[in-house]
Amino acid sequence: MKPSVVMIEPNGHFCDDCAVRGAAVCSSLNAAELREFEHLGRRVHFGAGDTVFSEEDITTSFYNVLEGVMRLYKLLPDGRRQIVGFALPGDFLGMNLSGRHNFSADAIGVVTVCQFAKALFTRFIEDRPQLLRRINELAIRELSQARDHMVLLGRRSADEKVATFLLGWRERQVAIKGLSDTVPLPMSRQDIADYLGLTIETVSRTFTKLERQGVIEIIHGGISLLDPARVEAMAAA
Amino acid sequence: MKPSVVMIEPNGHFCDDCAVRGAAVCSSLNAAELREFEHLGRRVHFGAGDTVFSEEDITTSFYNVLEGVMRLYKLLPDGRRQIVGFALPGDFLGMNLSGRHNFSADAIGVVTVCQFAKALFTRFIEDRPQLLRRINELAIRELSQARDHMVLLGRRSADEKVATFLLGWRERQVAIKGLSDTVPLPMSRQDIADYLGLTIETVSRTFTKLERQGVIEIIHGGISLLDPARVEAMAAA
DNA sequence: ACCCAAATTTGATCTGAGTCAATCGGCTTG
DNA sequence: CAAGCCGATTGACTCAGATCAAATTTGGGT
Repeated sequence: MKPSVVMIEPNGHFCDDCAVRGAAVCSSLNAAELREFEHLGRRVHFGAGDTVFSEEDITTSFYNVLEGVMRLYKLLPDGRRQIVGFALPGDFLGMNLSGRHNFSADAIGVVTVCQFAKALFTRFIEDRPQLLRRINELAIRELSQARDHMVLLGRRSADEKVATFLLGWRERQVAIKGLSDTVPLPMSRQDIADYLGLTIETVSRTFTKLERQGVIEIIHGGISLLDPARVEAMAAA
Repeated sequence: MKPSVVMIEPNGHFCDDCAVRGAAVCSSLNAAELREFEHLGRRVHFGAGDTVFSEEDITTSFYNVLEGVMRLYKLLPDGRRQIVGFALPGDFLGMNLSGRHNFSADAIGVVTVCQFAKALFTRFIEDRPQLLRRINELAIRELSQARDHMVLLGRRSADEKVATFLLGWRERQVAIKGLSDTVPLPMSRQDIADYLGLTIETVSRTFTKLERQGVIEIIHGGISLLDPARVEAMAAA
């Protein structure tokens, strides 16, 4: 694990030009609060493959993803990996009860986060129930996604998993780029496999099978959905 | 699906003798608040197999489990089922963003819940950040459990799944009955299979295998851990 | 453009868990 | 107390996806 190459921007009034201001945790704050809030966080950049935090680390910061994609994962002692989710701009990371992150987070490609010192952030929340309510909403949304993913992991076939993944990923891109049949896949095949509870070979084979069936086209850095309806049919099963 | 056989107790001051008062969502309230709070909820009883709420139902109530065990699950269109968790006394159910429950909940055996009308409860929370904070804690705890379960579903073998389940279930009983090597299993083999992403046959075979190895003993209504250390070794793997 | 390392794809084979099909056992019911 | 039922167990066989092993492609650096 190489050390994180980190760049920290000078602190300042940067919420104004923040891409996720409307979607993120910050959307619950009014102008005055936001002014106070922006002094708590600082933008931090990570390079491809950098680890932002690790499973066993004591939580000292919370993170608001501003840009890029992160993989969130847990490892078994023998090295098996399960990716429990991908974090996109607007996602808020670091909440836990144990005082430790209970999963690890790597940057996939370049990532920018807004990093908050845990203590300061916790104090700031204390008399801002709106912010707490917003955080709670995000947690509940994640919980719902987690349950959906359990169904996928426990009860779906490889074909269904891959089809569901493509549609789900496309859906998440909507917020960022609008609906498109071209689905960019910044993560590796291994990441996809570890997210779906499959091997890299099965993911690869499934992609090629779908391509031969004319349902998708494997393009540089992603997948093009030639027949979205058929992908949906495969996912529903 | 048979109609729920429901008994509603007369409303009144019953928080005093509530078994979960210390553990549940209510633990965040002071005496005065609790007095007010108890008028919001009513105890409701369910019989074995009754459905408390269904996945597609519009959420009109929140539930605090007081007694018994519930299975929480999602169904695929073709009938495949994934149990996403079991609810025990102290668990709080019903939070969601969509306005619908996104999983179904059945009573396993007799269950008592404290049922709250959503609107009243939501209003009550509004100026009680303590309660909101408590609910948020429960959500975060569940999220952590959900991620652990994803690892189990996606990356563990049948043996590991069963061993992990037995230890996890034993652990949850601790809060109720203290640590014991006798693990009561109120749910059916099918429930266990649907929780672990296995078939009933595989669960059954794994139990018998463990019993033949002298690691567990299959007893009426549960399992006795003859060699807990070995079960732990199997679960860690 | 060329080289190397890493990622991906493809092929051949294996196996853990699923499927299909009897029993078995314990509980309820008449 | 026998019959019937339902959940659980057991056995035989199958198969989806894993594993092992090469190619092949891609991409970054010079």
